[in-house]
Amino acid sequence: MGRWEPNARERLERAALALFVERGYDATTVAEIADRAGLTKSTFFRHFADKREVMFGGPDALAELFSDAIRTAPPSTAIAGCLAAALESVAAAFTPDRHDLAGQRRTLIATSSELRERELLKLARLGSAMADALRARGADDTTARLAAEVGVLAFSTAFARWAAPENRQPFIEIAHAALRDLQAAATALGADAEPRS
Amino acid sequence: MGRWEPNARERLERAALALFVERGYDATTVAEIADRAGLTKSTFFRHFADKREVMFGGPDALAELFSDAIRTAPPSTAIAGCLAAALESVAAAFTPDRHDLAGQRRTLIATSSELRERELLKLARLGSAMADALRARGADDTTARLAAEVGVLAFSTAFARWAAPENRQPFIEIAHAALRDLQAAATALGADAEPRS
DNA sequence: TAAGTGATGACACCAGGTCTCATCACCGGC
DNA sequence: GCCGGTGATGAGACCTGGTGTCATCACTTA
Repeated sequence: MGRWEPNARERLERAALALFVERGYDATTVAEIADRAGLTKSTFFRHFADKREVMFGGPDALAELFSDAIRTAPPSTAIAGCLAAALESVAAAFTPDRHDLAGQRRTLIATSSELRERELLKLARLGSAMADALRARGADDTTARLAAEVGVLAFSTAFARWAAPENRQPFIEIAHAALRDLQAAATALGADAEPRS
Repeated sequence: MGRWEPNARERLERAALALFVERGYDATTVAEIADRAGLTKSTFFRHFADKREVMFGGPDALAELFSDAIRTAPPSTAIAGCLAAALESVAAAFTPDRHDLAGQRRTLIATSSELRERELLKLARLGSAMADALRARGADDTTARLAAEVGVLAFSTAFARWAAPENRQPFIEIAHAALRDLQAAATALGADAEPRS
């Protein structure tokens, strides 16, 4: 892995994930990651804004996929249908061959509050993008925000279940089930009477 | 403000807020904050785990208030009623005299993605605490998570509206209205038919 | 062969954050 | 009134994340 080999970014991502799994996120130095990739600290920060970002290279595109799916859904589609369409649009990214990788990534994020923070920021951006897309379809503010939150919740729980080691079900099915459950829960919560006590 | 004056923590919080407002979060150094408070960098980090945390001293107690309120609600109370009780339990913290301070804090957080990340982490912990409390009351997992998310959403939008400069309404009213709107939106979302297209 | 371009390395630098040790005020016992 | 203990602080070394600058190298095109 010499200095001028291609795929510097990928090499850095792989080296980072490996080292994080070996020694933990905090105990791993950016210089060490760069070393293992045959590069230097300077180059690392040319490819990633900060140390956390090396774990979130892909999912940045998710927000676009989500909002595009919502925007291009047929006008007659109800809001829940938009959410389903959004989930379907990203399902292609979760193929069985990426399953193990996703699992490692998930357990790592769970161990570091620094990584957890970054994940929450990404999910919040995802939610904002969805809410914007829903408002663009004419949904009122409150509905758009709630629906976006439900969409994010459906996505993250579906992803967690899909990435679990023992899981063999395809992402799309898990996601639909999660969304369906949430919709039912929303009905129950909405129908909930005001406290009478 | 000599070395042995009391209230070091408060002095640091005040100095930090003032400097952040003057120069912005990024342009302010921890050493400068400590200087203005008549203390040193060492002491700052003895009171706050990191630079962000100086902005989140109070709200850490919110999670406890929320889950306590949910746990101690009468058993007959419906889930929406639990959320309302939780919001009521923290309303005492948002008195008119803290209004301006909260506004400054809010605009600051909006300007720094570092602070936004931390806020999201706090809100996520709040949501987890609420979900735990709801599960302890017998709610199933999906319902608990959704309801907690709705509770967090109600709280954060209510807080944003309450902290707006032109607002004069008490927090509790705004919070109830936000929760009511969200409940209505949940009904609509739940009733949403499956996509037929 | 020579100039230009883009990615990289080397290095200096700053700020956040940790750690250790000395110092000072205060408190209680004698 | 002196003395030792305790707790908060100051001082400063140190590491790492992150930024900026400049030189270097490979590859391309004329």
